[in-house]
Order: sequence, then structure tokens, then C-alpha cells
Amino acid sequence: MTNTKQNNNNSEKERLDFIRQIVAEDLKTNKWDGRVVTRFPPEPNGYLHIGHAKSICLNFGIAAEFAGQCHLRFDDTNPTKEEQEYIDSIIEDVHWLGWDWEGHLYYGSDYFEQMYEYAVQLIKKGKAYVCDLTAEQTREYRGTLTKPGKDSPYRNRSVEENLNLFERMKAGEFPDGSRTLRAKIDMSAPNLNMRDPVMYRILHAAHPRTSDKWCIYPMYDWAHGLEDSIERITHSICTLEFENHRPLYDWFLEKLDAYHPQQIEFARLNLTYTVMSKRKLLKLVQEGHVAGWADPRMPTICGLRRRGYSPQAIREFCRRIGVNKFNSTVDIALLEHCLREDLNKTSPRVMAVLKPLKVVIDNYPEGQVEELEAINNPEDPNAGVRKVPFSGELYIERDDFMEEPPKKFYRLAPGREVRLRYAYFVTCTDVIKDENGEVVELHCTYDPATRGGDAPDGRKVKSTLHWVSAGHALEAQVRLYDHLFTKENPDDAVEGEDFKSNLNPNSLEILASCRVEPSLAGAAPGSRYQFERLGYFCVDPDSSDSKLVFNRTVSLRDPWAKIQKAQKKK
RNA sequence: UGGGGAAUAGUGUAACGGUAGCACGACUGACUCUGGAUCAGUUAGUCCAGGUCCGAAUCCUGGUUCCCCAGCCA
Repeated sequence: MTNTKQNNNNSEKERLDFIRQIVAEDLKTNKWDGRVVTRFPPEPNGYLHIGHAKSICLNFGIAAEFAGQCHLRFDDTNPTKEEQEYIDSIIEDVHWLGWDWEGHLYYGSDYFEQMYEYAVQLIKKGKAYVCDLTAEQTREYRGTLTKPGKDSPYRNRSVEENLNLFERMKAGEFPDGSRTLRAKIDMSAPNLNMRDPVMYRILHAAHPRTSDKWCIYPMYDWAHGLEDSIERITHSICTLEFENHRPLYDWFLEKLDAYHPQQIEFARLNLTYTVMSKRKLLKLVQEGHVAGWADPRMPTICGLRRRGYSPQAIREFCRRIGVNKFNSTVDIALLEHCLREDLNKTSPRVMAVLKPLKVVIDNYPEGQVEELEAINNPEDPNAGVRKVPFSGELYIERDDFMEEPPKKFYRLAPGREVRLRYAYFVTCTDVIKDENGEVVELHCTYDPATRGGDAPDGRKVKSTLHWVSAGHALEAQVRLYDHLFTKENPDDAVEGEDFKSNLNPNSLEILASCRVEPSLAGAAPGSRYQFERLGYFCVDPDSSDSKLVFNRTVSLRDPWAKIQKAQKKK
């Protein structure tokens, strides 16, 4: 009897995405002799962003899960765009994300010699030829999406002539752009990539790694499959726009009778409220809308790092978004959720006042200071406790007081009693204003019986406020960040405008005179904290012993802000 | 009829001919010395039209919409 439903632990098992399914199936059928070898192959022409993280986590993740190997390979076939600076940053970022290529660090340029030999082979097979058409002529001969191309007049040169010319191309006899090596496929193919694609162009340019050894450089389609083949990659995972290139990838390796990995395509990551294309990010940098690639508002890995993101949060995000073959835009709220989830577990709590409002406790003994015990992380018992100084002059958050509190405002107001976290219950007795009517100081009384924050008589308060002791607090600068763009889709701009018209003018707010508790003295750049009731913050590299600087990584979930927003709308 | 891909709650993803599920978001409520966290609950979906089948998100036919391709970029 087998008609009872299977309801065992298999239902708990995480389902595999379509790429992992292929890998698992290949392992089962022993298609690649039990090997799993992937690669992350960036061109070192810019900084990595969260979209790359998706690809990195996919490739390195698959290798890790299936006991395989993932190579880091720089696809450095175009010396006019590539720089060592980018190579260094990519290595740093992949490592920071927590992945290890275990010695398998390669460069496409390592294979230039082999690629050249392969090209000679193809020529000898009559499958490639040297073409003297200019770039413009080549375009004309290619035809269009709906019209077939026509054969180059150089298409039927003899093997000997091709060999001779190709060797002389390599030797540097011809100027840039004067000739190319092309694959001889089909000028009327419906797939434009198959209309005798260029394999080599002449470029008298110094390469970051091979210097001026070469003056002919392989094109992506020619180089990439060979790189994969040479490294004996099993699954060559790339993004959707290369789907049209797969027939060519396959064609080269078939004609060469070379080791032949499987190319698999998946959809790029898009995120709401930001842009992901290198071109647009570069524009933001060049036009000064952000302070460089590592600006904490950028979706670059270095930007996220400076913002205070943890590698764990980014990896968890990449795990949750899944992998698919259709374009989608992930809500940045999911990234922020993964961030808070990680930071909540790992960040020590600390009290900091962003917009200070002076509070004087009138009945607190003159000159007295107490060291009160505070819990470092309620989510982590091992994090222990610390002492925080309390005195009769404090700062609280300006937003935590309202002279005329609206409905649902639970915080301090005239005559109202609240708790100061880890300290005492206090009641507001007086409000002092300046000549403009602005509140500049509060006077309160405290209840000595509530020391530590509990009332022996069981009295309850509606809210607990964070605070710092005025005489002990450290001054700090805090940088508040918001989404870079005001629209979910920045490209959704009015006629005649582009994505830059949707830049959020309030994406950065600098608060110059914040006060933080003294335990933060000397906090190291990069260290992360939760400022209680406010959010997660990290120490910026600009920070020094004499001047603390924090970045707000992400705010805490804030129901009161939502209530306020809703009340405003009414 | 140029070719290639793809369509599942607001968003992201499962279900591989057999109960459309999960997460994020939003909204309730409980709890709380963070209006945090946690816990419980509510919300809402198979692009359209036919067909096959006892049974279709899944297979077939026909549409619709979206994405990619005309670099000597990757």
C-alpha cells in the first residue's frame, strides 16, 4: 500500500533553485565525474555591488554546498578599461563577504598564449579568418535584427594567408582597428552573435598584467568559454543577457573539440530605491551626488561595508531572494530586515542622544554621580553588563518630549512620569523656553525608590527613555542616511529627465552635536552598536579619539514614526 | 511570424499532473525597563482565452505583456 501521502522530514528540506537542481542532477548522473567547479569572473573595471554579491553567493555557495570549488577569475581581456585598483578592491570585497577561492585565483590574461594557439587551430580548420573591414563596415555588413548580413569580402582568404596575417597582427605590424580575426559562422544567422563574430581586435595598449606583450586582445565570447574550458569549470553561471551568447559559447568549444562546461543564465538583482548599473553608479560618483564608490548610500559592497552592513546580513539576503530566470525588483525592506535580524543578535547596546534636550533633576543631590548597571545585549547573555554614569543633569532626545502630546504619544510631557532606562522614574515639572518659544530645558523630579528602573509599589509608566549624563557624555557626529532615491524605481522619471531627477535631497543628514555614553570612548572604526531605541550605528573611518563619527546603518522599526505619519495625513 | 528568454498575493520565491505554501511588507493583538526583539493572528495570488484529464500553476493550442540582442565592451 503506497497511497499514503509522504509526510516526512523531506517537506522540511530547503528546496533547490533551478541551478542547484541542475548541479544536483549532474552529480547524480556523474556527468562531470563528480566534480562541481564554478567561477566568479568579474571584469576589473569597477567596484562590486550587491548585485555582484548575488552572483558571488550563488557561485561560491554552490561550490560549498556540493563539496566543489569556486574560482575567482578576473576577466581582463580589455586593457583600456581595467585597473589594478579594481582588482584589489574585488579581492577585498569577496573576502569580506566571507568567501575563499582556496588558491584558485586566476586571470583571463594568464591564458592569452593558449587562446592564441586555439585561434590558430580554428584558422587551420577554416573556421576563422582575418577581416580588413573597418568597424563601421563591419556593422553595415552585419545586417539588422530583421535583415540578414552579408559576407565580408575577406571571408574566403586561404588558410595560409589567414595564418600569415594573424601572426603579423600579433607581431604588431598593423595599427589599431585595421584588422580583426573573425569566426566563420553564418552572416544570415537570426542570432546576431553568430554573424561572424570578432574574436580578436588590435589594441596597442598596455595591460595591467601582461604589460605590452600583446597588441591583440580576445573578445569576451572567444575568451570566456576558453577560460572556463581551461579551468575545467563544470557550470558556467552568468546573467540573462548572455543567453543569446550561449550558442556561440557552445560553437567555439565544439569546433575546438575542447572541454565544454555548461553555461546557465539567471536574472540580475534589482533593488528598490537604488540603481545597480555600473554606468549610473559611475555617474553618481563623477557628478558628485555621492562621495565616491564607498559612500554609505551606495549599493556597492564597499559602500555597504562603510554603512555598517555585516557580511552575514548580505549573505542571508542573497539566500532569501532566490535565483530565477525572470527580471524582478527586490524590495530593499528585505535587505534591511536581514540586516536588523543579524545586528539585533550581534550588536552591543549603548545609549546615545542624537538631538539633545537638557534635563535637570531638581531633587537629585547636588554633585552626586551614580554608576548604574546596563545590559550590553538582551539577545546575548554572554555579552554581560556595563556601568553608565547618571547625574542630576542629563540629555534626553528632543523627540521624546512634547509640550502638548497628541494621542498615542507615550513619552515625556508636562506632569507625566516616564522611566529613564536603567535609572529612575522621573516626572516633568517645568518647561523652559527661549525668546522664540522653543523648549531649551526641562526640569524634573525623580523618585529615589525607583533606582534601577523598577517601582517597588508596582507603579507603571508608559515609556522608557534613553539618556546620557551631561557631564560625562562624549560629543559625536552622527550621519543619518536614507534611500538614495525618492522613487522605488529611480528610472521612473518625467519626460526629458533621467534617474538623477529622482535623487533624494535628504539622503544624508549630518548631526553635529550628538552625545553618546562614555563607554564609547576610543571606539574603533567599523565597530557596530545599537543606539537604544534609535537604530544600528557603526563607527566611521573618519572617526578619531578626539572626534567620534558614527553612521546610521539602519533605524530600528519605529511604530511611533508610522503613527505620526498617519496622523499628519489626517 | 528576425531570434532568444520569461510571466504565481504589494514584493521576492515554492509547489515538477493530486490540499496554491513560505518569507518580506501592511494591519490586529499579546508581552516587554528599547514604541526594539519575541509570540499569536489577519490580509492578499496562478497574465488572458480555449483544450486534454477524474484532477492543470504544471501538459496542449492560440493570444497578451515584459526583458535581451544590430561594440573591434563584458
